[in-house]
Amino acid sequence: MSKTINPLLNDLFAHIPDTPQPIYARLKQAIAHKIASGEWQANQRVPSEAEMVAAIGVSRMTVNRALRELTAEGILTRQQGLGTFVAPQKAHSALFEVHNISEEVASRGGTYRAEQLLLERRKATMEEAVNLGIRTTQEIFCSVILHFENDLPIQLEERVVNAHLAPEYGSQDYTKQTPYVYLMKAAPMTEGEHLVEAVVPTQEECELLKIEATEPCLQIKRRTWSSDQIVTTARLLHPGSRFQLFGHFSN
Amino acid sequence: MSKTINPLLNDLFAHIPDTPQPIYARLKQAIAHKIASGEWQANQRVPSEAEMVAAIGVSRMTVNRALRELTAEGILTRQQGLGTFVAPQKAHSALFEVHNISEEVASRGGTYRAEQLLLERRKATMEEAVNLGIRTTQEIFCSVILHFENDLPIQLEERVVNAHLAPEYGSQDYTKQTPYVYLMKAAPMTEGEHLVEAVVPTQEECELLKIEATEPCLQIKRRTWSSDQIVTTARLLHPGSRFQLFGHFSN
DNA sequence: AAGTTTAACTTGTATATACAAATAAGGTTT
DNA sequence: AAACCTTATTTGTATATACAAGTTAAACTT
Repeated sequence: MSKTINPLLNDLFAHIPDTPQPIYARLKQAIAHKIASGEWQANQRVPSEAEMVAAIGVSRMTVNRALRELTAEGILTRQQGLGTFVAPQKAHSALFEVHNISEEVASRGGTYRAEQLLLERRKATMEEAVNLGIRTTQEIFCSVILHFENDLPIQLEERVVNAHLAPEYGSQDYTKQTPYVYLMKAAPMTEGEHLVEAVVPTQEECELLKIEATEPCLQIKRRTWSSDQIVTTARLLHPGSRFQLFGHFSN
Repeated sequence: MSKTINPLLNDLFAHIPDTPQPIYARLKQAIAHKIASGEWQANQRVPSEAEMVAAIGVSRMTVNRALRELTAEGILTRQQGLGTFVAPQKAHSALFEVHNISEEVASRGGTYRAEQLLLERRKATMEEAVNLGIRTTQEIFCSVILHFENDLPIQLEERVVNAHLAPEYGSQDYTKQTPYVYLMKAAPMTEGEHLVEAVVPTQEECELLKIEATEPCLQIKRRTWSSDQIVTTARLLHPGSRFQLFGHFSN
């Protein structure tokens, strides 16, 4: 009188090595393998928790944990009352670590130094106010810093900071500590946006960065939020010959 | 005779709105708030599950779920026998979605088309063999495709493919379907690397991309793995004036 | 025929319990 | 003093149970 098990669950653990590990972890592997091998297609419905319980002989909470974690990882999608489905193929996204430039230089074993070209406090222009999401009556800090690796300019940093959110920004010494470090303390950033472009630098920028007028630059524009308020916008200009962004993705 | 509760847990839910949601979710919010507000510092030990159970009056499994999920999210770290700790500040990393170029154009509402400039099968050169991690005796496919958005060149794609892993690569029509789509079917990529640079295009590339010789390009070099074998290397060249990479990060 | 109710099935959450495994601290023995 | 054992604490896993809530389809009523 045994109920027939769902044929989708045949040989569920066939290709999963029998290493000592929790049941739920093995179940996750087994399901991930079914999907990676194409046996379970995208958007297809997978067996219900109850069916897995019957087929595998574990408790429902264990099955639930495996399915819940796979859902958090984007492998599956679930809908109450309906069932569990193989998630459609994820868009590949690369992770670009956005380092503090001084640490990045140090990690390459280079010597780092910075020159502060400008640091002022004033009312925001219309454009700055729009970018920061504030009024033109509010005050901002404005800084321009040139960063060096082994005495060669590696980054020209123009930054506009909401003075209300980072009131001590103007009294820091940015030849000792990068703005990034101070801002992380003053208003820890919770969100941000990046825009990466290849641009032609102006003549002034070429002179500052000590590059030929023909050399392109990698420009990164950044806006960072701290609890729903824009703290700072930055424009980072890197000589194309001395800088590259590295990214890695998996899954 | 009530045991005194851990003072770290005072006013745990003080700033958490009383919206209808599961207990474990509210607990996660409360803990995340303690950390974000600086009340619980990095690397500091947080109250044990048992202490939270006593202070909040929920079951240990519920506390465990909240702490386990926060650990999976990188907010906490846990060690069996020792306790739970506030994770040190994460490095900020931006997520750059790497789309299929045809979909990207379509999502902007543009019209897409492609021209196939080259498609051949031959033995790998030394450089190609090194990049793909194969021997020079093995065969590769080599393709050059020019992608258009609204009849303007938007990407020049040079690709080298491991012929052993994607044997049908040579018999596809890449004016109908991008290599990305075929490769995803033939050998689903599990990992990859990106290298983003601002470069000066060659004269030939300028002519193909229909840009001035002074215009820089955004170059993306990509290597993608499928189960520990390199499937393909690609060099994607975008006119600087017509392309930008967008990224977002949070936490 | 159309609308309503019911039943069956699904996932979601919460609890109580049990034991395993890692860690640290204290005490005991050698 | 060093090695060993014990104990308490902590997290990790697994189970059984219960009820809530969303979905679908069949059964029923009007």
